[in-house]
Amino acid sequence: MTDKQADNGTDALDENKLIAQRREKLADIRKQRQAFPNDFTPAASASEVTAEFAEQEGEALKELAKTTSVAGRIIRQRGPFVVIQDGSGTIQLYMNNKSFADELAQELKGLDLGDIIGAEGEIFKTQKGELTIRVASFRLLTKSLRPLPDKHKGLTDTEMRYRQRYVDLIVNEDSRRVFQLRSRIVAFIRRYFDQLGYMEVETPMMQVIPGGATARPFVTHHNALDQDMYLRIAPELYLKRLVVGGFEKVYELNRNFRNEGLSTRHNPEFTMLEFYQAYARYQGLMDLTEDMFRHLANDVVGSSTIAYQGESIDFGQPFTRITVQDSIMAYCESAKAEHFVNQASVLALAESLGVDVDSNWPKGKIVMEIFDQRVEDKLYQPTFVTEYPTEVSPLARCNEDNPEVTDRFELFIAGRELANGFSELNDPEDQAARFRAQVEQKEAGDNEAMHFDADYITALEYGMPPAAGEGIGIDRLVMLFTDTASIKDVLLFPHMRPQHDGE
RNA sequence: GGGCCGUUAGCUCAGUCGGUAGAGCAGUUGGCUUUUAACCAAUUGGUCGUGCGUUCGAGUCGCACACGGCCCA
Repeated sequence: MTDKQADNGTDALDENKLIAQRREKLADIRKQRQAFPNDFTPAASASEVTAEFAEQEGEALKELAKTTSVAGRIIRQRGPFVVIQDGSGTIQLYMNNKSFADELAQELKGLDLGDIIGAEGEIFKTQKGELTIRVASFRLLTKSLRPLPDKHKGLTDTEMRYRQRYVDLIVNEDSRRVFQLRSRIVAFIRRYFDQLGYMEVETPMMQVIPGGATARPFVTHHNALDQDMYLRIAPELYLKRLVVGGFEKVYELNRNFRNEGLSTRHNPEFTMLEFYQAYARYQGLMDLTEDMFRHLANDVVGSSTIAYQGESIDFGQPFTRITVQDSIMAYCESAKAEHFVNQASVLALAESLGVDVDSNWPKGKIVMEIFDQRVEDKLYQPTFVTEYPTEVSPLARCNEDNPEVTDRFELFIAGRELANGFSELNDPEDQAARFRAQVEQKEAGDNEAMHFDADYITALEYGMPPAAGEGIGIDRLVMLFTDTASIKDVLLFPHMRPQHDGE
């Protein structure tokens, strides 16, 4: 909060004339009565009134002479017609000051766009056939001190839409639609996993050893313990401790934090679903994921085909399944199987493709760099990519036929990674060795490499049943189903740099 | 981190060659009162993102900075 904003109310000279005028109106109201009454309860919502009476003929409504009451924010005014908006939609009111007693007529005159009122009256249809409430009486419930944005164009400034989301939500229906859809998507996912017998759990967001992913964490400090703690980068290691503990199907749908740059696809805090199932393998999770996306599309969009940024994405067809190596060969003509035999041959391939890599990197890391730069953004239709190099998958189980790769997959849609899952590594000695390799990388300067989590190894030593687990990025998933281009469009309050006051 | 674009009234936007800052909406006053971006008349409103510079003179030109958007890493 800037000093300028904090001073509001004490230094009216600082404000513009429009706000000052409204403040004066509020001051007058305060002299007469409780300015912020909370004892008005509407009998119906806008959508309830519409649903019940919109189909009725004007004559029939006249005979019914049905009276109701509603409450909402004034968003438009055309002569005696006032449109209010509540949580369900809008409804038109007819408020003719010539039909009011002097007191109400004065009150009506003082109303501004943005004010929240409660009104009561008879339901009728205008000559143009619009369902309307002929207001017999009304009360100002909340005075709005700040003018709303342009009534035609709304609030279009992207920065202001993100910074003052409340204004965006008042005036932009599209924005409301996105967040309503987001809520439905999250509810669907919880329902989907609940029905499959999964248990929703909550594991620590503040961790002493941040694990479960390769990313830089945020650091915070616990005063009483005088100890640094980290905001979690993933819940993975705690969820698998629960599988050790005997909860065989668990999921967590909540926030993670990664200390990296901001972009149209990255926000420092983001929402992820992670789920783990004992006695499952990664192939089963691919089937589950495919089924969930298909049902999600049908439930949320009403079709197995959705439109995203001008392209069509089809969840009705079986998803393509391809290995990392095959996908590189499919999208890079010059790539042949013999390029994948050792580090030197892969390095040569990367250089021939113009992919920028470090010649000291291990084979698997180079392979993934080629994939990231030459394949990922071309995977538009839903595609599972499998057989990820072991070096870049320190928590995944090795493939039994080829230990260089793991039993892991990622799902790509619209050129973006949406999900990441694998058969879990439940061999405590292998896991300890993988952690040690990560620690070496960390000591060599890779600040995204993992810590050694001794307690997690202890848990595995008690025995984790064979299991498979997966993470799905919920923000990206919501972007897909709401056809939005930036992660900020699906976050109610995306992170923004503070504004300076220029003082 | 780099490149490009943007920042002018509460909102949405114009602003020519460097020469007194404009419109629509909103607001205010009055009229009208079954309208549909309601209408009619009158009218208020500006630290041109911030700072420095060039110039007789800067919204406009230059430099730096801030914030945002898009693209790239």
